[in-house]
Amino acid sequence: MLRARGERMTGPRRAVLTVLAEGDEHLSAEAVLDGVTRRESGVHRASVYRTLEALSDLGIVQHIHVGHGGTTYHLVRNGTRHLHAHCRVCGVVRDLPSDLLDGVAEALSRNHQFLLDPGHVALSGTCLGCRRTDS
Amino acid sequence: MLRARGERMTGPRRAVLTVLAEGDEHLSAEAVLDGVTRRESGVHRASVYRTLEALSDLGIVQHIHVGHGGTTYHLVRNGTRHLHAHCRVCGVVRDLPSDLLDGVAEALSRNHQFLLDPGHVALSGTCLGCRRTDS
DNA sequence: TTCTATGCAAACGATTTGCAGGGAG
DNA sequence: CTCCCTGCAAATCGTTTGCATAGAA
Repeated sequence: MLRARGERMTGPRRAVLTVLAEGDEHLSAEAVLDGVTRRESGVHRASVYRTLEALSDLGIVQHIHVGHGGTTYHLVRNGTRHLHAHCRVCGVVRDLPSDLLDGVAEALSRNHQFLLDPGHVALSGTCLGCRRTDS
Repeated sequence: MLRARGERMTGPRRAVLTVLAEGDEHLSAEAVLDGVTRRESGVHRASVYRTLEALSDLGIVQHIHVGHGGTTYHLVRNGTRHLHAHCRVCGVVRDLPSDLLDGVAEALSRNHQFLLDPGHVALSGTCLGCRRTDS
Protein backbone atom coordinates (compact mmCIF):
# COMPACT_ATOMS: atom_id res chain seq x y z
CA MET A 1 0.00 0.00 0.00
CA LEU A 2 1.04 3.60 -0.46
CA ARG A 3 3.75 4.66 1.96
CA ALA A 4 3.86 7.66 4.23
CA ARG A 5 4.04 10.81 2.11
CA GLY A 6 5.41 12.95 4.85
CA GLU A 7 2.53 11.75 6.99
CA ARG A 8 2.42 9.18 9.74
CA MET A 9 1.28 5.67 9.05
CA THR A 10 -0.98 4.54 11.84
CA GLY A 11 -3.36 1.68 12.47
CA PRO A 12 -6.54 3.58 11.61
CA ARG A 13 -5.00 5.02 8.47
CA ARG A 14 -3.81 1.67 7.30
CA ALA A 15 -7.27 0.25 7.91
CA VAL A 16 -9.01 3.03 5.99
CA LEU A 17 -6.69 2.59 3.04
CA THR A 18 -7.20 -1.14 3.06
CA VAL A 19 -10.95 -0.83 3.13
CA LEU A 20 -10.90 1.63 0.27
CA ALA A 21 -8.58 -0.60 -1.70
CA GLU A 22 -10.73 -3.68 -1.26
CA GLY A 23 -14.11 -1.94 -1.31
CA ASP A 24 -16.46 -1.68 -4.24
CA GLU A 25 -15.46 1.93 -4.82
CA HIS A 26 -17.73 4.82 -3.89
CA LEU A 27 -18.06 4.22 -0.17
CA SER A 28 -19.73 6.62 2.18
CA ALA A 29 -17.81 7.67 5.26
CA GLU A 30 -20.10 5.49 7.31
CA ALA A 31 -19.47 2.52 5.03
CA VAL A 32 -15.74 3.06 5.42
CA LEU A 33 -16.19 3.13 9.16
CA ASP A 34 -18.08 -0.16 9.03
CA GLY A 35 -15.34 -1.77 7.01
CA VAL A 36 -12.65 -0.41 9.28
CA THR A 37 -14.47 -1.61 12.37
CA ARG A 38 -14.91 -5.08 10.91
CA ARG A 39 -11.19 -5.23 10.34
CA GLU A 40 -9.99 -3.59 13.52
CA SER A 41 -12.33 -2.56 16.28
CA GLY A 42 -11.93 0.52 18.42
CA VAL A 43 -11.37 2.97 15.59
CA HIS A 44 -13.46 6.01 16.18
CA ARG A 45 -15.83 7.59 13.71
CA ALA A 46 -14.04 10.93 14.01
CA SER A 47 -10.72 9.36 13.10
CA VAL A 48 -12.19 7.96 9.93
CA TYR A 49 -13.48 11.37 8.93
CA ARG A 50 -10.16 12.98 9.78
CA THR A 51 -8.25 10.32 7.91
CA LEU A 52 -10.42 10.66 4.84
CA GLU A 53 -9.92 14.39 4.89
CA ALA A 54 -6.17 14.03 5.27
CA LEU A 55 -5.95 11.53 2.44
CA SER A 56 -8.05 13.82 0.28
CA ASP A 57 -5.64 16.63 0.86
CA LEU A 58 -2.80 14.36 -0.17
CA GLY A 59 -4.65 13.46 -3.36
CA ILE A 60 -4.67 9.79 -2.41
CA VAL A 61 -8.42 9.58 -2.16
CA GLN A 62 -11.06 11.50 -4.04
CA HIS A 63 -14.41 12.49 -2.64
CA ILE A 64 -17.46 13.30 -4.68
CA HIS A 65 -20.67 14.98 -3.70
CA VAL A 66 -23.76 13.08 -4.70
CA GLY A 67 -26.82 15.30 -4.96
CA HIS A 68 -29.16 14.50 -2.13
CA GLY A 69 -27.05 11.52 -1.25
CA GLY A 70 -24.09 12.67 0.81
CA THR A 71 -20.40 12.21 0.14
CA THR A 72 -18.58 9.18 -1.15
CA TYR A 73 -14.89 8.37 -1.13
CA HIS A 74 -12.62 6.20 -3.21
CA LEU A 75 -8.96 5.74 -3.98
CA VAL A 76 -7.45 7.63 -6.86
CA ARG A 77 -6.24 4.72 -8.97
CA ASN A 78 -3.18 5.50 -11.06
CA GLY A 79 -3.85 9.21 -11.02
CA THR A 80 -7.15 9.02 -12.87
CA ARG A 81 -9.85 11.34 -11.66
CA HIS A 82 -12.79 9.91 -13.52
CA LEU A 83 -16.31 11.31 -13.55
CA HIS A 84 -19.48 9.98 -12.01
CA ALA A 85 -23.17 9.77 -12.64
CA HIS A 86 -25.67 9.22 -9.87
CA CYS A 87 -29.09 7.69 -10.34
CA ARG A 88 -31.42 9.53 -8.01
CA VAL A 89 -33.86 6.63 -7.99
CA CYS A 90 -31.75 3.58 -7.19
CA GLY A 91 -28.80 5.53 -5.85
CA VAL A 92 -26.18 3.81 -7.93
CA VAL A 93 -23.02 5.71 -8.75
CA ARG A 94 -21.45 4.71 -12.05
CA ASP A 95 -18.12 5.74 -13.45
CA LEU A 96 -17.84 7.75 -16.63
CA PRO A 97 -14.92 8.41 -18.95
CA SER A 98 -12.85 11.30 -17.68
CA ASP A 99 -12.99 13.20 -20.95
CA LEU A 100 -16.77 13.37 -21.13
CA LEU A 101 -16.91 16.99 -20.01
CA ASP A 102 -13.82 18.24 -21.80
CA GLY A 103 -15.86 20.19 -24.31
CA VAL A 104 -18.05 21.69 -21.65
CA ALA A 105 -15.04 22.57 -19.54
CA GLU A 106 -13.52 24.45 -22.41
CA ALA A 107 -16.73 26.28 -23.18
CA LEU A 108 -17.06 27.28 -19.52
CA SER A 109 -13.51 28.48 -19.42
CA ARG A 110 -13.78 30.46 -22.61
CA ASN A 111 -17.28 31.90 -22.30
CA HIS A 112 -17.88 32.06 -18.59
CA GLN A 113 -14.49 32.50 -16.98
CA PHE A 114 -15.19 29.38 -14.97
CA LEU A 115 -12.67 26.63 -14.29
CA LEU A 116 -14.58 23.38 -14.14
CA ASP A 117 -13.60 20.57 -11.79
CA PRO A 118 -15.48 17.79 -13.50
CA GLY A 119 -14.83 15.07 -10.96
CA HIS A 120 -16.02 16.84 -7.86
CA VAL A 121 -19.74 16.35 -8.18
CA ALA A 122 -21.67 13.49 -9.68
CA LEU A 123 -23.95 14.22 -12.59
CA SER A 124 -27.53 13.60 -11.63
CA GLY A 125 -30.19 11.69 -13.50
CA THR A 126 -31.73 8.27 -13.77
CA CYS A 127 -30.46 5.07 -15.25
CA LEU A 128 -32.81 3.69 -17.85
CA GLY A 129 -33.78 0.86 -15.56
CA CYS A 130 -35.26 3.42 -13.23
CA ARG A 131 -36.96 5.55 -15.88
CA ARG A 132 -38.85 8.62 -14.94
CA THR A 133 -39.59 9.48 -11.37
CA ASP A 134 -39.06 12.87 -9.91
CA SER A 135 -37.60 14.66 -6.92
CA MET B 1 -48.10 36.10 -7.68
CA LEU B 2 -48.93 32.63 -8.86
CA ARG B 3 -52.34 31.42 -7.73
CA ALA B 4 -53.31 28.20 -5.98
CA ARG B 5 -52.77 25.26 -8.32
CA GLY B 6 -55.10 22.97 -6.48
CA GLU B 7 -53.17 23.86 -3.34
CA ARG B 8 -54.06 26.18 -0.52
CA MET B 9 -52.72 29.69 -0.39
CA THR B 10 -51.66 30.49 3.14
CA GLY B 11 -49.65 33.15 4.89
CA PRO B 12 -46.41 31.21 5.11
CA ARG B 13 -46.66 30.10 1.50
CA ARG B 14 -47.29 33.60 0.29
CA ALA B 15 -44.31 34.79 2.29
CA VAL B 16 -42.01 32.10 0.90
CA LEU B 17 -43.06 32.90 -2.66
CA THR B 18 -42.56 36.60 -2.09
CA VAL B 19 -39.10 36.09 -0.65
CA LEU B 20 -38.11 33.89 -3.56
CA ALA B 21 -39.51 36.40 -6.01
CA GLU B 22 -37.66 39.32 -4.50
CA GLY B 23 -34.53 37.48 -3.46
CA ASP B 24 -31.27 37.36 -5.33
CA GLU B 25 -32.04 33.86 -6.59
CA HIS B 26 -30.30 30.79 -5.18
CA LEU B 27 -31.36 31.05 -1.56
CA SER B 28 -30.70 28.39 1.00
CA ALA B 29 -33.63 27.15 3.04
CA GLU B 30 -32.26 29.05 5.99
CA ALA B 31 -31.95 32.22 3.93
CA VAL B 32 -35.57 31.83 2.86
CA LEU B 33 -36.55 31.40 6.49
CA ASP B 34 -34.71 34.59 7.38
CA GLY B 35 -36.48 36.51 4.67
CA VAL B 36 -39.82 35.08 5.63
CA THR B 37 -39.30 35.92 9.28
CA ARG B 38 -38.30 39.46 8.44
CA ARG B 39 -41.52 39.84 6.53
CA GLU B 40 -43.86 38.01 8.85
CA SER B 41 -42.73 36.66 12.17
CA GLY B 42 -43.94 33.42 13.70
CA VAL B 43 -43.43 31.25 10.64
CA HIS B 44 -41.74 28.07 11.67
CA ARG B 45 -38.63 26.60 10.14
CA ALA B 46 -40.43 23.35 9.42
CA SER B 47 -43.15 25.14 7.49
CA VAL B 48 -40.59 26.72 5.23
CA TYR B 49 -39.06 23.36 4.47
CA ARG B 50 -42.46 21.83 3.87
CA THR B 51 -43.51 24.71 1.67
CA LEU B 52 -40.35 24.53 -0.38
CA GLU B 53 -40.88 20.84 -0.87
CA ALA B 54 -44.49 21.32 -1.89
CA LEU B 55 -43.59 24.06 -4.35
CA SER B 56 -40.86 21.86 -5.77
CA ASP B 57 -43.35 19.11 -6.39
CA LEU B 58 -45.58 21.60 -8.19
CA GLY B 59 -42.67 22.69 -10.35
CA ILE B 60 -42.97 26.26 -9.11
CA VAL B 61 -39.58 26.28 -7.48
CA GLN B 62 -36.45 24.40 -8.41
CA HIS B 63 -33.86 23.15 -5.97
CA ILE B 64 -30.28 22.42 -6.78
CA HIS B 65 -27.65 20.59 -4.80
CA VAL B 66 -24.43 22.47 -4.42
CA GLY B 67 -21.45 20.25 -3.72
CA HIS B 68 -20.33 20.74 -0.18
CA GLY B 69 -22.72 23.61 0.18
CA GLY B 70 -26.22 22.32 0.82
CA THR B 71 -29.40 22.97 -1.13
CA THR B 72 -30.56 26.19 -2.73
CA TYR B 73 -33.97 27.14 -4.01
CA HIS B 74 -35.27 29.57 -6.58
CA LEU B 75 -38.38 30.24 -8.59
CA VAL B 76 -38.73 28.67 -11.98
CA ARG B 77 -39.08 31.79 -14.13
CA ASN B 78 -41.16 31.29 -17.24
CA GLY B 79 -40.59 27.57 -17.29
CA THR B 80 -36.84 27.74 -17.79
CA ARG B 81 -34.79 25.19 -15.86
CA HIS B 82 -31.37 26.65 -16.39
CA LEU B 83 -28.08 25.16 -15.23
CA HIS B 84 -25.73 26.29 -12.52
CA ALA B 85 -22.07 26.48 -11.71
CA HIS B 86 -20.79 26.76 -8.17
CA CYS B 87 -17.46 28.27 -7.21
CA ARG B 88 -16.13 26.23 -4.35
CA VAL B 89 -13.94 29.05 -3.17
CA CYS B 90 -16.24 32.06 -2.96
CA GLY B 91 -19.44 30.04 -2.97
CA VAL B 92 -21.13 31.98 -5.74
CA VAL B 93 -23.71 30.20 -7.84
CA ARG B 94 -23.96 31.50 -11.37
CA ASP B 95 -26.51 30.64 -14.00
CA LEU B 96 -25.55 28.93 -17.19
CA PRO B 97 -27.40 28.51 -20.49
CA SER B 98 -29.75 25.57 -20.33
CA ASP B 99 -28.39 23.94 -23.46
CA LEU B 100 -24.81 23.71 -22.24
CA LEU B 101 -25.04 20.01 -21.45
CA ASP B 102 -27.22 18.96 -24.35
CA GLY B 103 -24.37 17.21 -26.09
CA VAL B 104 -23.29 15.43 -22.93
CA ALA B 105 -26.86 14.43 -22.18
CA GLU B 106 -27.18 12.83 -25.55
CA ALA B 107 -23.89 11.02 -25.22
CA LEU B 108 -24.90 9.71 -21.81
CA SER B 109 -28.24 8.57 -23.11
CA ARG B 110 -26.77 6.85 -26.15
CA ASN B 111 -23.62 5.34 -24.68
CA HIS B 112 -24.42 4.85 -21.04
CA GLN B 113 -28.16 4.34 -20.82
CA PHE B 114 -28.29 7.28 -18.48
CA LEU B 115 -30.93 9.98 -18.54
CA LEU B 116 -29.27 13.19 -17.42
CA ASP B 117 -31.11 15.80 -15.37
CA PRO B 118 -28.76 18.69 -16.03
CA GLY B 119 -30.36 21.21 -13.70
CA HIS B 120 -30.41 19.16 -10.54
CA VAL B 121 -26.84 19.60 -9.41
CA ALA B 122 -24.52 22.54 -9.84
CA LEU B 123 -21.31 22.03 -11.75
CA SER B 124 -18.34 22.52 -9.47
CA GLY B 125 -15.21 24.53 -10.04
CA THR B 126 -13.74 27.94 -9.42
CA CYS B 127 -14.42 31.27 -11.01
CA LEU B 128 -11.30 32.84 -12.40
CA GLY B 129 -11.31 35.46 -9.69
CA CYS B 130 -10.75 32.67 -7.19
CA ARG B 131 -8.15 30.76 -9.18
CA ARG B 132 -6.73 27.56 -7.89
CA THR B 133 -7.35 26.41 -4.40
CA ASP B 134 -8.36 22.94 -3.52
CA SER B 135 -10.87 20.88 -1.54
C1' DT C 1 -67.63 21.20 8.02
C1' DT C 2 -63.63 18.98 6.19
C1' DC C 3 -59.14 18.12 5.62
C1' DT C 4 -54.75 20.39 4.62
C1' DA C 5 -50.97 23.20 6.30
C1' DT C 6 -49.00 24.99 10.52
C1' DG C 7 -46.45 25.49 15.00
C1' DC C 8 -43.84 23.15 18.23
C1' DA C 9 -40.62 20.05 20.09
C1' DA C 10 -37.98 16.44 19.54
C1' DA C 11 -35.58 13.19 16.58
C1' DC C 12 -32.20 12.53 13.04
C1' DG C 13 -28.09 11.69 10.06
C1' DA C 14 -23.85 13.43 8.74
C1' DT C 15 -19.95 15.76 10.10
C1' DT C 16 -16.98 18.65 13.22
C1' DT C 17 -14.54 20.27 17.37
C1' DG C 18 -12.05 20.78 22.06
C1' DC C 19 -9.45 18.30 24.86
C1' DA C 20 -6.12 15.20 27.04
C1' DG C 21 -3.28 11.09 26.27
C1' DG C 22 -0.64 7.71 23.18
C1' DG C 23 2.32 6.38 19.99
C1' DA C 24 5.00 7.27 15.40
C1' DG C 25 9.23 9.12 13.93
C1' DC D 1 11.59 13.53 23.17
C1' DT D 2 8.38 15.87 20.33
C1' DC D 3 4.37 16.58 17.94
C1' DC D 4 0.90 14.43 15.22
C1' DC D 5 -2.95 11.40 15.42
C1' DT D 6 -6.37 9.29 18.15
C1' DG D 7 -10.43 8.26 21.18
C1' DC D 8 -14.13 10.28 23.47
C1' DA D 9 -17.96 13.19 24.31
C1' DA D 10 -20.46 16.85 23.05
C1' DA D 11 -21.66 20.31 19.81
C1' DT D 12 -23.27 21.78 15.29
C1' DC D 13 -25.69 22.02 10.94
C1' DG D 14 -29.34 20.99 7.89
C1' DT D 15 -33.48 18.63 7.59
C1' DT D 16 -37.42 15.68 9.00
C1' DT D 17 -41.31 13.80 11.73
C1' DG D 18 -45.37 12.98 15.12
C1' DC D 19 -48.83 15.29 17.02
C1' DA D 20 -52.71 18.34 18.07
C1' DT D 21 -54.75 22.49 16.26
C1' DA D 22 -55.79 26.55 13.29
C1' DG D 23 -57.71 27.95 9.31
C1' DA D 24 -58.49 27.71 3.95
C1' DA D 25 -61.94 26.10 0.94
